Amino acid sequence: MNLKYRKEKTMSNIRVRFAPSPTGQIHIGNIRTALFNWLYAKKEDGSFILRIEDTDKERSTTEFEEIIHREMEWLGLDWDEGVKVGGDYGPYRQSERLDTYEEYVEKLLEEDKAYYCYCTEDELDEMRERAKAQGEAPKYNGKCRELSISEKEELEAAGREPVVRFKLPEKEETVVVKDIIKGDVEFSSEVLDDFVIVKSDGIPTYNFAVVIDDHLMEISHVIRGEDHLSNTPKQILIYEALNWDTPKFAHLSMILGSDKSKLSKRSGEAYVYVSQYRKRGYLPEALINFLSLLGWSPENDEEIFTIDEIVNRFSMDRVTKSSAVFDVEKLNWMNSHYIKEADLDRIIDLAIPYLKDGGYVDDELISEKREWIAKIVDLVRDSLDYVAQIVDHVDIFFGEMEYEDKEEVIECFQQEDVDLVLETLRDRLRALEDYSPESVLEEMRAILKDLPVGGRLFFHPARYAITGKGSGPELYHVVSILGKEETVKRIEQSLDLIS
RNA sequence: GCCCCCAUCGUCUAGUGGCCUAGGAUACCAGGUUUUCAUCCUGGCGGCAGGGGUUCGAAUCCCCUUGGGGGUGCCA
Repeated sequence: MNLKYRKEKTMSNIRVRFAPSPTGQIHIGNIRTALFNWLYAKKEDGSFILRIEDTDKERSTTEFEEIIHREMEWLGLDWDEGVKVGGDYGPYRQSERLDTYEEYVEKLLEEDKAYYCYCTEDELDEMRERAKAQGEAPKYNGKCRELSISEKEELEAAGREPVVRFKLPEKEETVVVKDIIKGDVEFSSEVLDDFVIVKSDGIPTYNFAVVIDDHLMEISHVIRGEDHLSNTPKQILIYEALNWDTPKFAHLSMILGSDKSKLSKRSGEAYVYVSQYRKRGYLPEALINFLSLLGWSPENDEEIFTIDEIVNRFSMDRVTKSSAVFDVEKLNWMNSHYIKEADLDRIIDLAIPYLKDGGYVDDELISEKREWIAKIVDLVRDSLDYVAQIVDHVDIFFGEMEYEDKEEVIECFQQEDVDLVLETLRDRLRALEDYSPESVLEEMRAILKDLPVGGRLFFHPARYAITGKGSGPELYHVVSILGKEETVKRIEQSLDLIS
């Protein structure tokens, strides 16, 4: 007998889901919703489910679904159930659940809670236009509500493919969304109309499928963007029509672009897709940390957290009601912090593709001089907002030295005693054996002491002479990395400018 | 148009009637870390949208106005 004892996760009955539609690149707003769902599930020992809402046949693609998986995995947002990993409540792709939806559509049809509508798009447009012209709400007028059998047959014979509409309650009723974040939000059924629940191609609409799935998957908390709040009463009406209890709702405020509109390609942000941040060399933990603070705050003033710390501190009642502008400047600060803290090898691996693209290194150099490259990366990582920026900081280590501004360099060199400074520097560095950073620093300080100049007339010319630039990383580190031969060669090259 | 949500420094936020002459972070500015850029440290600038109430007392509660956002699809 082989009894295996394995540690069972003690799951609560909290079940949340992230339900993106694969109709485009996953962006910051979506992933923030995913994150908050994930955080809540982790905090409450619940289950996090990934469901793909691909009922828009026109725009959904498997490529976009792959991108969703990829970016979530990159960020470490793993899911307990859903596409790819399976689970007891599958399938987790709506396009594979059509039979299930049909069952409930039939039920509503039979109970006269839904009906076929044969109106064409043109008729609908006209209807809306007319309503608007008369200053009325552009609602469906219920034209097909009471079609006779013969009328239906006639329309079908004419080739009309019907949609199914949900029949609103006859008498006005107040639908209350009990929202964890927003509080009780009331809607009058008057402002709704008989909305479509099944499209003419036989595929259910979002508002219908989401109800069926959330119920059947036993979702306990629907945590989603505020853009869904106005649609929630429709969904609640469906829950009621089916005699189901509603899950708890939590509508997260929007993330806005710098122009204060919903974050999108058009809202003024250079980058709105998760992949763009990954590709520029943002660290997942930085993005997670930053996003977690968009709409949520811990009880104290801390801001830098590991993911576990965020989970421990996370709580729904510390989620804000108001929307938040995505401030890439603060993300940069946070990301640069994580770049400094990260394991060097990790940053090197991230940096290599950019260094290759920039033409600085190739596979041969990487395998032969990884240690040398490591020193460079370690030295310049402090000045990076994101790893892609590294190419702007490493040119001083590769190839021929180039003067950023030759005139300025010459002007600097022509100051009194600078020729002496450079000559002395060249001679002493040529004589120096130990090129470790410590040794170089010690020697440079010694040289400065022996010369009749102050620091400003020493380090600045020296930097120009060795790197061709007026600013850069700590000079003694640069010299150490460059090595004796290259350093001396460069100083001589610079000396030629004033001889 | 109609419905809904929101409203504290430029930005992210703390704040749930007195502890607030409003705290932190970022950004920005200045000084320091005896060279520059960056890092780091210290300091500074900067805000309760407006108007009415309620109350002994309001950033906090209520109303109105204004502003912003979202929804109003056979998109999700």
